[in-house]
Amino acid sequence: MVYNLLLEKFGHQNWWPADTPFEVVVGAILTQQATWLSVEKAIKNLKTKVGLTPKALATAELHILEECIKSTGFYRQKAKRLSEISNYFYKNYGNDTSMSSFFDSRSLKTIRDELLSLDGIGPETADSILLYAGNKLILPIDAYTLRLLNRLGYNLSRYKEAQNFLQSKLPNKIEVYKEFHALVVNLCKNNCKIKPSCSTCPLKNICSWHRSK
DNA sequence: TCCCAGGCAGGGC
DNA sequence: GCCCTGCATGGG
Repeated sequence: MVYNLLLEKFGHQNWWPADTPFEVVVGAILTQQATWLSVEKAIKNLKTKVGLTPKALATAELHILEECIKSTGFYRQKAKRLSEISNYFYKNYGNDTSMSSFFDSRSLKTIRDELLSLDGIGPETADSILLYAGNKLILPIDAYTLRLLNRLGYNLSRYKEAQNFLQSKLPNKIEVYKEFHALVVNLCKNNCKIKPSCSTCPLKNICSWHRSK
């Protein structure tokens, strides 16, 4: 199926390079409407000028955070959210970048609802954090994934609907979920931009873009 | 120059 | 529930 075609073509993506789960949380906020390149710069700035721990970000002045993350866009909004979210984790779960007391020994729904209650974390960001920081079996759905499903002929426009569908199709393994989400992003970024019919696209035999040409 | 990136929240309807 | 808008910068 699609997963195998993509994996065969692009190989393992080795996704979400981060030293700690807390770094994944920070990256997840910063990458909203931003390229990963700009996020890397911002993370580097935060590491050298502030420190990538809940306490450091929670106690840093806003204008310092803003300066560090400017490259990712929406920097005032994101700086405020980073500060508040860091403060939340610091106060409730301590200055622990592994975030084990947050992720461990609680139900998936409990953790997800808690993430969603924070300002700046919606469904996609929450699920990315759960999968890539918490190693939970849940698949984030982004605009690319919805677009791809559409082109494959599935009319699934709602988040939950698409998520249930794909989770029922994919092997229920955390590594597969991580890889699949990364592969879809890779595909849409590098291939599906080239519109008419790209001969190198691994989905050329099943994707409607290619069929209609 | 123009467009959009690995979205989210808040409003109107 | 769905659709629109503000949020803002940088790279192709």
